[in-house]
Amino acid sequence: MSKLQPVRGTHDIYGDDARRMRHVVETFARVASTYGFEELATPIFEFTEVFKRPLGEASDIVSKEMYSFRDRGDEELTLRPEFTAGVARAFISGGMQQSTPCRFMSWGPVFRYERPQKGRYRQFHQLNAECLGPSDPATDVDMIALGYRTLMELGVAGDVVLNLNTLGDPDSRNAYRSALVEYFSDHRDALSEDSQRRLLTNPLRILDSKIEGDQAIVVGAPKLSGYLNDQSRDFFRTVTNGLERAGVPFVHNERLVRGLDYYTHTAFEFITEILGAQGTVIGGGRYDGLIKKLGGPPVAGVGWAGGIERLAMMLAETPTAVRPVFFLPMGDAALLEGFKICEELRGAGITVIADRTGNISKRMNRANKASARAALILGDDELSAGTIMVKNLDSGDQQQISIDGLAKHLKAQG
RNA sequence: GCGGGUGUAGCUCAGUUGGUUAGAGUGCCAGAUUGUGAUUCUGGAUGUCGCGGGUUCAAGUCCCGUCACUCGCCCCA
Repeated sequence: MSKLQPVRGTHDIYGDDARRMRHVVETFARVASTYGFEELATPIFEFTEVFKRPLGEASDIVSKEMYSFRDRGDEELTLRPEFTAGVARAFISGGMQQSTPCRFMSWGPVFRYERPQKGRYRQFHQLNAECLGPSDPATDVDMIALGYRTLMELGVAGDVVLNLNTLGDPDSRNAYRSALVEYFSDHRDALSEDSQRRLLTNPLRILDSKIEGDQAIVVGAPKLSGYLNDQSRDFFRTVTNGLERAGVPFVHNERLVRGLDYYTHTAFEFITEILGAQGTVIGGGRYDGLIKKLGGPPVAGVGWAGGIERLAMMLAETPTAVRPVFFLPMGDAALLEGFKICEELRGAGITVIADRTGNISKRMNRANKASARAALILGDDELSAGTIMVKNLDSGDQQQISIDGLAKHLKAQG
């Protein structure tokens, strides 16, 4: 490392990027509030066990992708690779089963040790929504609608397709899994090396293989929908009917699966074509087995996470920063009086930047570069008259305004 | 972890079959203009050519290694 540079896969976020990401978070927080969600901020690290237990010791995620470390107290800790486990842990820690349903919204950094790509970083940021308690399919509809509305408010819904599937209840899921393993085992020699390995580790993922030879075999594979029991079928029908009634368009994608077995019923991803290989901008589903697996009560849950960087990249426009007013004092008396004037303006909600150095030409130049909407020039003449020169930087017009009425004047101008 | 592409000024990039002091645009700084911005004019500064090694009389240019970025694979919570 010959230069000071950020750790691989991490970024300093500022300027346009920061504004775009902030817009994504603020939009989500506003939309989720209208569904009754409240913020839950969990720590960005937990005991490693919190993430390890639901995922399984041997999974790639645990062995390869977690940022784990031992602290000075000899505790095994891990930077969160996702929100759900931490939220579930908080639910258990706080004894919240007394107050279900719990609707939680969260956002912030998450960490995965992966090779960076477009839209995939080692430290990145997610939006997260979880609803804990309800096991009825109507909740799934609400959660998906929340995702869709967030995308609409961001103006990106038109570039995203909701892929929806059901994994069924545990019985249906296990029956399908067995059938799938049986089918693929019969075609084992024709499968790619990767998929032969998946047959042992995660057979459902073979459905998703990008290799042509695999796809030819997948076409003839048993369909999950053929293995759903009546209860699972009804559950899914209620979800799809509800989405249609709510006006949320979707496609039924039978190849959309989840590897881990605490997932049940609904699985969904909002996918875009415009971000390259990392096309999922929101992904989630129902995880009725998770909280119990973590050591808590048997409480159902459904949730999703959205990639803030990916959503920010999709925005058509960068939100503009607030246009400040520039305050330019000329001379010591004006500089001193300016402290009072600026504070009063800020108290009135006006963004004020005081530029006190250099000649006025230079300061006007800086005001212009900062996209200031007005320049306030205060010199000895104005001080003695109790006024201030207000120059509108869009029109170029300027006029003397009484200092007493300054805040009102600036607010009227917008 | 695996494979492809790319690293030259703050930014975007040029740089000939290896050749002497590495350029342009833009941005930045100063002046024309010490109470008035965007245009204009004049002047100015800025590079370990990603880093390390090798070949050569000579390397930004060729070779090897390494780091970073980027696109994809794997995996995906």
